[in-house]
Amino acid sequence: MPELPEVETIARSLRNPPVQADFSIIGREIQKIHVLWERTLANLPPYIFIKRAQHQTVQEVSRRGKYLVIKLSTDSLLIHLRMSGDLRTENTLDASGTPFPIKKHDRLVLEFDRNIRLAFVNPRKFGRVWLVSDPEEILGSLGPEPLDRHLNGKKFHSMLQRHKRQLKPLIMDQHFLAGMGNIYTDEALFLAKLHPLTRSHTLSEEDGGVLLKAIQFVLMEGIRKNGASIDWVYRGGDFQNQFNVYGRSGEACPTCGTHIQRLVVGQRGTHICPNCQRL
DNA sequence: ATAAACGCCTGACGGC
DNA sequence: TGCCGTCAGGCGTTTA
Repeated sequence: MPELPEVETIARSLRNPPVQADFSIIGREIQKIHVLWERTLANLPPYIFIKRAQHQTVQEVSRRGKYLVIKLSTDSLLIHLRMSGDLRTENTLDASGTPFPIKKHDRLVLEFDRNIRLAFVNPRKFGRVWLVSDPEEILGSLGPEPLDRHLNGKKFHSMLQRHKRQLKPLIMDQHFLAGMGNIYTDEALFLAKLHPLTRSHTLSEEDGGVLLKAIQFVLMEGIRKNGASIDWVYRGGDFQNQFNVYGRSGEACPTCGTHIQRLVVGQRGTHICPNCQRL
């Protein structure tokens, strides 16, 4: 489920959980770790991961690109949800002291003090978790944050000028720009009236600025709506109701009424209005 | 340098 | 009901 707005929503909910449940993991100590799918751990064998993470305390939770960053006492936990990942916070034990059962798609479970548990849910097993002393060894090669105030139209245009690539795969390249995925890219290109196969270096400075604004707009709207909820991986977001083109092939373009078209770009399903977005 | 093909996984859905 | 193909919010590696 995760693009930037969904990961941001998760990061915020971890920082600010519903008060009545007292599910905050901030300041909590990791006491026990269950590794249900070994390959979830991207950089360490389970016994090292467990030994190193155990007894560390959560300092803060943030996001970089599509990574969730959980700063611990000495190390950092980096979580990437990939296609189907999610997190679930719950109590470890019920009122009678019986552990709540681990669920079918739980791949990694961290148990904290005060009866709090964080489960990494990941049906398709693509998601990964890193435990590193320096997050930059993983995050260092990411492109800029699209919502960074310092990123402006002029800079974005010069970034585009440095490549001669198809616009959509370039925007989704995390080394170019961090956080864009399939949905928000289709939506941003629609708002900018740009065809996904446009060569990046052919954009005018004006179009570069328009594209950045469109990217920032869809991301901010996505965050405002708590992300998008589609498929069986539900997150409680609302942005799926704002889609202009994604998943709407055959329907009328909201701008001009032309039938929305589905094509494949960079091996990904892509949705455009063939009238508004010309090559 | 750029892009396509493929692998990694499970599940939902539609057609027959 | 079951079987089959297709599709899915991602990304790394290999090949052309």
